[in-house]
Amino acid sequence: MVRPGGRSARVQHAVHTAVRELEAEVGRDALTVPLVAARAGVTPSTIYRRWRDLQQLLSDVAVERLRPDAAPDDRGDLASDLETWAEQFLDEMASPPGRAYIRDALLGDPDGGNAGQCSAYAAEQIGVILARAAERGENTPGIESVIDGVVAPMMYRILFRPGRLDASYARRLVADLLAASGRTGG
Amino acid sequence: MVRPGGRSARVQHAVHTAVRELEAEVGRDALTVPLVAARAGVTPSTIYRRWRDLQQLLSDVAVERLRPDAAPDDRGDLASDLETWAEQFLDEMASPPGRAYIRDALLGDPDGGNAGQCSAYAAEQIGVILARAAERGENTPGIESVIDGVVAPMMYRILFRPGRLDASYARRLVADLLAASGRTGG
DNA sequence: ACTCTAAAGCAAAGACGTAGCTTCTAAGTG
DNA sequence: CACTTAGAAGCTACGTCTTTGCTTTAGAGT
Repeated sequence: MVRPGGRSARVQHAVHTAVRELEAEVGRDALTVPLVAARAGVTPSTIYRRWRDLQQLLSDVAVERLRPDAAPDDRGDLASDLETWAEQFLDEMASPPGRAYIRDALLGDPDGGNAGQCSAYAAEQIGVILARAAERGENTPGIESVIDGVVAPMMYRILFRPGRLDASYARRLVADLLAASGRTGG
Repeated sequence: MVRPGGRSARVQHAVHTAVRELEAEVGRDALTVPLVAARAGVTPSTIYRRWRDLQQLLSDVAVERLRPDAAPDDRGDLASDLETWAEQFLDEMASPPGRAYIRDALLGDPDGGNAGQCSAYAAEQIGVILARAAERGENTPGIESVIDGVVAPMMYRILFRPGRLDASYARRLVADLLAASGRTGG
């Protein structure tokens, strides 16, 4: 049973904090479970029991870092909002640390939902943008269309084709998507 | 210096074979470097030196397994060819073993090119399909469009949203892509 | 306040990863 | 065809990490 507010929560917080601190201090590759445990003031076996191994722990921490910290910018119209968001998203995710977090998130238990959480964060942000546009009376595509047409291609390049990315790619994807949904009335 | 045909090649082959055999026998999670080394008849230090760690080795083996073993089916027209290929691709990649191989391939050295190799395999197959269509005089989209419009969305779902996939998704993506490229003369 | 149980601490044994040095083997050379 | 040479594999010892059984703690429910 998870006991929020109790010792478990304190330990989890201490461990996550230790990971973030040590990641910055000694670098990701030098992280080990015993090192994190020492910094967090817990015994290694506690970490092994709760997270199974270092990968799971890093995956959990990575998901936290990929959580958006604010609602997307509101620039007054759908095209600008989506473009701005996509550019920022690409910029963050394609950076070396961003890519490291994505990889870590994917590495966790495949059915543990960490990767799904990342996708949910993006979908949520897009949902906000689309809802605002709909309130303004704009013709909006569905969330799924935006994921398929903008998020997925960017992620694919980040993961499988590093070095083939720049901000104009994000703009082009958004433009193509809006052109298509404009025609079909998506 | 790599010496093809020499001892190095024999060792590499023995190690890869050992990984595949043991993967089937004891399961992926029970694989360890010493175990693989014993089966391959080499010492663990050989593996550590050549592959650095188990992840790199698994990544190499995974890429081999993701290599297409034949040219894509020729059904006589672009739409059918793409649809058939996309369905097969999704089917293979979304299966539990397929997903495991993709994850392993992504896990290798980020700049080592294993992930890029996977993408190149897909691009090559698509290139064959498009070239055949062009020879027939059909109006074809570019390879990049197919990757962005079909491969990327499928991969995104496989990695980030397991459980939201079926063959109709592949068909829909292909249909949408061809409709769009038909309009623009892709 | 008391009970009960999930979670953390502890400690020891075993497995894994690393590194220096030695040996082997095949490619290049005369 | 023998010889040289350098890259790769073998060997070994050491240190670190991981696992596991048992004990202790602390907080949730009554």
